[in-house]
Amino acid sequence: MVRHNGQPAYLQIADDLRAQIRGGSLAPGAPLPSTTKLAEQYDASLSVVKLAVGVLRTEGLVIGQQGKGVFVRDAEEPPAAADSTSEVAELRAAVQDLSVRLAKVEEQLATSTTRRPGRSSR
Amino acid sequence: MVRHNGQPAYLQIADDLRAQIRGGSLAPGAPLPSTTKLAEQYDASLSVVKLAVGVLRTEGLVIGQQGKGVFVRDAEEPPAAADSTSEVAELRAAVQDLSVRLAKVEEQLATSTTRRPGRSSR
DNA sequence: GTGAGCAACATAGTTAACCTAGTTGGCTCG
DNA sequence: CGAGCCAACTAGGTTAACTATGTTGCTCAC
Repeated sequence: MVRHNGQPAYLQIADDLRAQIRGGSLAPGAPLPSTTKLAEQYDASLSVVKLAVGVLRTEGLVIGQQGKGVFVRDAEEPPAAADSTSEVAELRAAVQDLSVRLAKVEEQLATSTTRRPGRSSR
Repeated sequence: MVRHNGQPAYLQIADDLRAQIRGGSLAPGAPLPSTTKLAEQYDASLSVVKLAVGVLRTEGLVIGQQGKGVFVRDAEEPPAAADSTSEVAELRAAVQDLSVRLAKVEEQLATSTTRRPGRSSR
């Protein structure tokens, strides 16, 4: 990996992939090249590619599915707010809502561990 | 590293450290134990500790300073609203937490939801 | 006493290897 | 023809080793 700036390789790769996602070159739902391919493509070791993908994964930009691939996440919507006070209120409401929804999902996920979640009849 | 849940070790450590930061056990500006210490403390290899710290680093919760240590980031970034800085910081923390949890759930969900009607090429 | 040099320790980055686990498609055998 | 096994490919996790680089404190010579 050629370092055209001072950044480490895995951040450069993460940056490039992020740019491709933002730029639409990698559409939501589309799979990234496999780690092997990316390693060849960027002329880097597998480790740095895995590190780069890990960064994007913790950022929530992509979702890795074991055995299948890494896919660009569908609903990645950065909310654009401007005002301060209203921003706080809005964020608080959003957080509250997300908390409730998340808790619900987590509960369902926890309770469905025993059965096969092939299709949650609904 | 004892896995008390299905999570990988480096995420458990990251989680624990995150909780300590949130809980005030690790105050802003305070240094984390060195990676060696953490490795002993959690009975894990250096690699997983570095991975865990890396996660917190990409999350922006801590700032690593080469040669010195890893420090809990000061919550003095948001100069947007002077009246509700603490609120903003709190919200930001909550959002960060939610993001991580959501990503986790989504990954699990995506793994068991490969029920996309449309893969006829098989 | 002061400064240079050095040793110890710290994070950071990189690589390589090995293992686990899930998915998929082809192939074989009944 | 169908069921089931299997091989190949996928991501993910873990470990270990090495290098680079920065900080700090100590020692020692002057």
